[in-house]
Amino acid sequence: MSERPQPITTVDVALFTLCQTRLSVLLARRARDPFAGSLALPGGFVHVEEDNDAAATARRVLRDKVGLTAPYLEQLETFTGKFRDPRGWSCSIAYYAVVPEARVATVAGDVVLAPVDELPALPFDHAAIIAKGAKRLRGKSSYSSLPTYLLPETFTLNELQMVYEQVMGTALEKPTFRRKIEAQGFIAAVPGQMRTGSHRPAQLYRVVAETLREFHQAL
Amino acid sequence: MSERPQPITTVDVALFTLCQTRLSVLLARRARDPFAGSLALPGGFVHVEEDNDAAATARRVLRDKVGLTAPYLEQLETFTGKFRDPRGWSCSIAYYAVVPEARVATVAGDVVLAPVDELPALPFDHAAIIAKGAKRLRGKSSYSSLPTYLLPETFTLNELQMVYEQVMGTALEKPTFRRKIEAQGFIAAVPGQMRTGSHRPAQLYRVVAETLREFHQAL
DNA sequence: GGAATAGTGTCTCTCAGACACTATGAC
DNA sequence: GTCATAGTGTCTGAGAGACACTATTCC
Repeated sequence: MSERPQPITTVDVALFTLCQTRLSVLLARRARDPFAGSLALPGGFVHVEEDNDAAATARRVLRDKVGLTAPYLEQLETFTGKFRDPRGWSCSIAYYAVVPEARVATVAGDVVLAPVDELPALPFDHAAIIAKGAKRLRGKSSYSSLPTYLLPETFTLNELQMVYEQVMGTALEKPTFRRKIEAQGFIAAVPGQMRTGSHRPAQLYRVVAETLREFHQAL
Repeated sequence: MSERPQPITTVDVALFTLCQTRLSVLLARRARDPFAGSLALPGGFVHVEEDNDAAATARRVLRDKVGLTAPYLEQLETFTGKFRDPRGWSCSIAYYAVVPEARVATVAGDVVLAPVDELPALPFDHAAIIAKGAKRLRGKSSYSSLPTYLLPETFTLNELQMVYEQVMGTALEKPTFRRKIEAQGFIAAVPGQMRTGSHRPAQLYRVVAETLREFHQAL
């Protein structure tokens, strides 16, 4: 093997959730230099003994630094460059995660949820990573069941529609939305279940597809 | 900076072209161990002094090992793991390129074009990289102008349709195809130009969009 | 009954799919 | 004229968008 100097390799995770119906990303305060004390995406070095691959590193980072496991985790893109890190030529394998709000509420530690279109100044190219993650999430939402990962176990059709609208940033017609969701067939009514309210209760649904479902046609 | 052992970082490039109307990928014979003498995707280490980012590494690999520049080059995914490389925990930032057949014909050196669904045995996880690249190319083709990068400067509408059909693997209706392509507006007729044949000559077209055009609706 | 949210019926207009047609060249 | 490929006109059926309607609960 060559003795060529190697880049620094890290894994960063952009964790998305809906915080009061706004698409938000989790930021954690950095414990170490560079940029110790700043808010940034949670991340860390690969532990070559412990982690079988970079996805394992991402899961470990989420577990150790934020204390949660994400129901959806996908590699986003790898951000590289000579100047993106003051320590030298670096390579950040970025992942993005999608979790329901309730699960983030249990998180301890020095973290904040920042709306993706109202971010504070961030170190490295973390703003670009978040922008790319939000773009991927928005794009993929229009033709997949990805937004269901933002919802709890059971939900109403109106809640589902609201999540799609929030993520995609467009209003949807209720009858059209229901027709298309029904045609996809990835959710099923929880029989007899209703939710209380001061008005007519809504049928509850849950996701039946075991994995992300991609649609043939956009919503 | 921590003294933690770092992964090996390389860049691999899957270069796609149409070889006699079949979607094919370029393989080069490896000069060095591991797997010296085997056919594999062209790749190499990041040169931290020379390359500003991983895309620059990919362009340098194509230039130095295959002798061409690709009109379309995009990061595909990063393949990582403890066991994918006999040298240890490694990280391959994979790119894919799309080039017209004519440009590959000029390539010197020990390279072959292998149809993507008839690959020889390949070292590392290069078969997985190619499969992922072909999947991305096929998926993206259905809603973008990506297949035009497989064509020369000017082409007929029938050639364009054939390329879409080859890449996507489905037959398309001629009037529907022409209507949709026209609606996208990313190609324009080259005025007066025709191509010879023993029958009615066809209008020649060229791409007018400066970059990849994504469609709102699939073809 | 009234208010508020849940859920459905239906009309229209667009457009993809399908097929048949016309156009233009070589011979 | 024939043959072969280039390119167009048009019908139909499916479905998205739009809007209005009915349904069910609490008060």
